[in-house]
Amino acid sequence: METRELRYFLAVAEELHIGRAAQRLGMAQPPLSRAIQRLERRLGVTLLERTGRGVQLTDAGAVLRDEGRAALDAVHAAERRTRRAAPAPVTSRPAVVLVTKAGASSELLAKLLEAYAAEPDSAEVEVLLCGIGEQESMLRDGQADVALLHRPFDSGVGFDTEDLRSEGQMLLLPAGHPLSSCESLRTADVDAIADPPPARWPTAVGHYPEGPGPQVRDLTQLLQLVALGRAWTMLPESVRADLRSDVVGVPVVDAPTVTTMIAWPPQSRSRALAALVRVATAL
Amino acid sequence: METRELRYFLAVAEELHIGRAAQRLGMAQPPLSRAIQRLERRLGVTLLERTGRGVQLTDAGAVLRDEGRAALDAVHAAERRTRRAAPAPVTSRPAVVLVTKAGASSELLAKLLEAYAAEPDSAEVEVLLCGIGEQESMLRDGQADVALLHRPFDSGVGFDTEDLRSEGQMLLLPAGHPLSSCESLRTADVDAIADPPPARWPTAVGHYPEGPGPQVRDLTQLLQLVALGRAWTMLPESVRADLRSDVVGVPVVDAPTVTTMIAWPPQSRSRALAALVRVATAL
DNA sequence: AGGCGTCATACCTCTGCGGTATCGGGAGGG
DNA sequence: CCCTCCCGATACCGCAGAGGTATGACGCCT
Repeated sequence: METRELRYFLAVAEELHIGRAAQRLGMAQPPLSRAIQRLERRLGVTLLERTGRGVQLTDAGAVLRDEGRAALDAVHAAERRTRRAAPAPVTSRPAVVLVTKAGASSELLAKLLEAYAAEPDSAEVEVLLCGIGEQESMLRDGQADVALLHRPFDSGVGFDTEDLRSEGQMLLLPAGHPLSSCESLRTADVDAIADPPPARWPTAVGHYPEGPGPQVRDLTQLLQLVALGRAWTMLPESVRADLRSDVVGVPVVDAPTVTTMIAWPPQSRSRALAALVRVATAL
Repeated sequence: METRELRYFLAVAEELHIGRAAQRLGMAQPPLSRAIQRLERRLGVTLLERTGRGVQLTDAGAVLRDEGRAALDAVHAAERRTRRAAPAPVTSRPAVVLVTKAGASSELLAKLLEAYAAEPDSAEVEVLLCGIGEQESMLRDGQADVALLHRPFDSGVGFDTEDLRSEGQMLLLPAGHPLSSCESLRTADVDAIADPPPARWPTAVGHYPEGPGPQVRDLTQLLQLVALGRAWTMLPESVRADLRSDVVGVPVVDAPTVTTMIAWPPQSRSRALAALVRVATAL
């Protein structure tokens, strides 16, 4: 199975429509139809059910969508990391790319970078800030070499991880909300909030959970919506440092603990990465 | 990057000789030379240093060897698991392939299979027995869906795992060896053994550690060598059930505990696999 | 019944992959 | 010091296969 075939199939599996998938791939529809047929013939497996309106995945097709996505990410990762390993033209090149949610763990991140830079043979670290829930896919497809994740929001499944620190959560409300004057709250109080709805953010697979409340994909959006009185949310206590004056945080004493962890792909062997992890765990 | 290019490069990276790699790939040498050059040009990275005698890997080449191996395994896994997900011609088809070291955890394995078969909607489980240290690669490249691993011999890194049980280790000696009459031993006693040397088995990356002592790759070889007085070894206590009469086991009270765990690729979502894991943890 | 939307088929072109023959350069032996 | 061997690179050729256009087949909705 060639990566081209995999790319084609994944486009079809996502669009569930051969014509649109072809458009997305920048090619005509007939060659794509044939490519999928060839793939099915070679695998000896029917991947699609052709209906009058687009196509549906068979069970085998769903397996190939999931496994194939992981495989294609692995190929992209190999490609990106190989390119990055090329000897650079003298000037500093990032030896490690670290990704984390924009706005999360900013104090921890600053300490980590500072401590690592103080190491005798430290390399350049490029910091990539992404939206909520995007770190794991960036790690998988090689856009990054190491990530800061936050359990239970991110799973860390499929990577090597080390826990760095744990913290409680606090409820973020617009200034002036009835609960904003409390010293602390319990989850029962939070569940009882009627008026602004909770904000929703994407899960690891990229979908938004069902429910009322606005969809957000980064901290800025989130804080602005809270400030506008359109949403509430719960976040780790360390965001306190980044709060705007029109947003109030109240500790929720019995909310699940959030653990910040450092994660990297298991086959990674680079010296720079190992040193970064060692510094992180020693913080 | 196409999987063909990756396959070609990996052959060269392993042989460090383009002619031999071409032979192994069943093709002529010139097209392989060109394919590697094309790959280097497309990546914009030098992968090989051409010397008079064969080739050497550059740093970037070594990265591509490691990352590419993982990526190619992932593609093979996608292919195999998709084939296996095909609707079968009526008769029972294995829905799950389980791999474990031949001879290890045989009692646990029997209980697991029995308990799973008793489940209401259990599927066919094919059991694959492999040599020492081969389970993880079979899981990675899709020859198996789930494995029984033994920490600390196997790492389980890169997979989801659940611990099943822990046990101590015992020293295996030929009947008649001076230590064979002891009730129990300590690791210091084991380290002091002069005469037969310890057997060596492959590590996760497929190489044998340095040292004296015969190399083995399965339990039968191992027990036969012990019986012949050519080697000693330490194994989990559950092998006691499989010992031949000419091999004696003596518990080593302070040896590291061995944990049997069940492991599966993180993106697996099959119902049958989930049920198998649930049964295993409930044992 | 007719039109539309969607995937499959027919047929053509051309890229690019693999094969054979040969060149070039470095290492080792006489 | 030169000759020879070994190994990778280059030149050139033929063909499989990937993609494009035009068109067919089929189900669905009006």
